[in-house]
Amino acid sequence: MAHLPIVQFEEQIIRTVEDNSVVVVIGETGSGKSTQLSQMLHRHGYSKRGIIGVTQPRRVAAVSVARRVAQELGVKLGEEVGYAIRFEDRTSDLTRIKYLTDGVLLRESLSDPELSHYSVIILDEAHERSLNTDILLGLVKRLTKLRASNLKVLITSATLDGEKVSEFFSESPILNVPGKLYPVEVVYSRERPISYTESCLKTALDIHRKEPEGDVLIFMTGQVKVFSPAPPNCRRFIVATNIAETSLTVDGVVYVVDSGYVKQRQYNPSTGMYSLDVVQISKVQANQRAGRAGRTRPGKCYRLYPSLMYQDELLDVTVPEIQRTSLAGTVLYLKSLDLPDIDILKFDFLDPPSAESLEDALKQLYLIDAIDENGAITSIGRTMAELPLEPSLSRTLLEANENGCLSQALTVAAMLSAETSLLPNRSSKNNEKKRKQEPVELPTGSGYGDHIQMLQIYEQWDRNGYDIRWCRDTGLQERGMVFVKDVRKQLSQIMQKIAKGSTDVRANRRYRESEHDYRNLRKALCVGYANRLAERMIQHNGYRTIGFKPQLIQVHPSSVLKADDDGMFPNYVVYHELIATSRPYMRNLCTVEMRWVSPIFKKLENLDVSKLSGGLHRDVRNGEGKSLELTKKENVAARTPDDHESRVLAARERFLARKAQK
DNA sequence: GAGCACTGC
Repeated sequence: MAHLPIVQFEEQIIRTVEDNSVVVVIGETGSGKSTQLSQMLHRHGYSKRGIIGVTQPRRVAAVSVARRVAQELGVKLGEEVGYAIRFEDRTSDLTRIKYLTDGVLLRESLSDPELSHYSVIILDEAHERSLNTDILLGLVKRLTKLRASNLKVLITSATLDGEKVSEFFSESPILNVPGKLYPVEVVYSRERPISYTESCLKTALDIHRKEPEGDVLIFMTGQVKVFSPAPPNCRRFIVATNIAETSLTVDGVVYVVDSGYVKQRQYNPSTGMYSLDVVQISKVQANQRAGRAGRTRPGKCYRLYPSLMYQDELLDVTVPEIQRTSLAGTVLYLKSLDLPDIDILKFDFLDPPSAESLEDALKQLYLIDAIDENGAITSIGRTMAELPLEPSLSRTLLEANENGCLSQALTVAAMLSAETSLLPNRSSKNNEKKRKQEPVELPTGSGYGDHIQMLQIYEQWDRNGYDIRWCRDTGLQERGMVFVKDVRKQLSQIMQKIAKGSTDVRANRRYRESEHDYRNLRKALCVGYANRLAERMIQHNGYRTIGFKPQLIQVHPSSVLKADDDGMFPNYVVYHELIATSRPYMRNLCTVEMRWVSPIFKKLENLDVSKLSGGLHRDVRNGEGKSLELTKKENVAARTPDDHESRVLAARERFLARKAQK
């Protein structure tokens, strides 16, 4: 502890915190900021009138840092020092220092909007700009005014964006704390490489031939096929994605090879489509990567791009997640806080998302009844916000509860919440060769699509007593399935607490209908996914999204949904997401019936985005309502041809086209 | 008939 650089700044830090409600701390890797700031404030009495809360973007970090601080203070974890992450709250009445994920703090603020339990809030790793951190930055800024007398806020960030954060908090002071990294020599390429894989391999081999011992960490954008040069003196080569920038620390790394690129998922609010793009990293990321070479001794970082590119082309800071993701959940959350002085389109973000993105979110929320036509949150929306799910799934749960199929919907929602793909990739020939015995057959959704398949899979696991061996035999991801079980349990508990009427949440509850057509569940999904509906084209198996700007899309080949005997897909489906890879696809879909869809068309006709924002009157007063006016007109134009009769006609045509094919 | 970086409630 004493050897940490931050310790010698204790007095200065405390003095600055005394005099200011917000302090920005620039601390490089190894400065000890995550473990020491909370202890310093604790020593100086800041934990007497409230808890010192420290947020982390990742769960493992929250746990491991809490553990270390408890150890340093010589207390039992969960008493004076504790942590709270999803599924696990290790705090008690004694807790004075609390580490938590920023997601958990956001949840807490739902029931305690002023976060009154806390005397200090430290937002750690703010430079990573996770969605939750960004929302917290806005909320906390508001709190510093509301609770000016009894709340201290510390934001820790990286060198390159400290100024910006300070400006956001009305020029709050910036403290610099040096890190404890060894010097890292940065070597640039003379030119841009033609092939990054080749250039990586060449650089790695060069290091191996010319440099003294030490492991090599190589940052690429994805899986690399073959990369194991037989090492005579045993040097490790670790090929990693950006996971090694933050989540994963590899000891013994002395050399870093940085491709300069990262694969990033982005959301396009005008099409509702996600894409995975290989993009240039930011300077913050480049420095983070380089820093991985200097953890144990002086190291070297080989950047596979020219220094001019670093200076001129790389953005200073990573594009914040809030500008790359669908904001339906975020907007619903903010609406549910009922902040009187807040118009969603004007919420004080460090980097505001585009008006288009916020409007997209409002439209989505309107279609699933979370907000009314004036943009006010509904009682349904309020209940939805309690659930740690994306709004479509929250809405599905509430509807399913009305339909008497909550148990099934809980399972589907939990399955869809699982991080990575749970299902084995059966089609690949490699897998078949590797597997010794034939895998147990999985259910296929009875022709209703992927949601139903997920339900059937989980039910089968349930019938097998949640045996982990069953997952192994079927090729399902074991850890993923356990996660699903945890999520399902959490959702069940929340539903029992908040939902009206009877809620039967037992996973093994058998419905007679489940043997047949899953009608009630699919109906509930249709209501929840009213904003993700697609209609098949008349002559072929392509689909068109129904909404504001129709997109032409295909069923993703991984879908369990198969064409019928006539070679055709169903007329209407709801989808979980749109993803543009080699083509625009919809992934994870469920068949629905036309008569369930009709109310959605009606809602689309009544929609007026300018009213939804709930802030137009104010905008007019301030003379700033331009972007809203534009989108309003464009939406009206896009939806006029979608009346009920023409849909019935189209459905009939599809039927006839199908007959003709026979 | 494709192919998926990484978090989190």
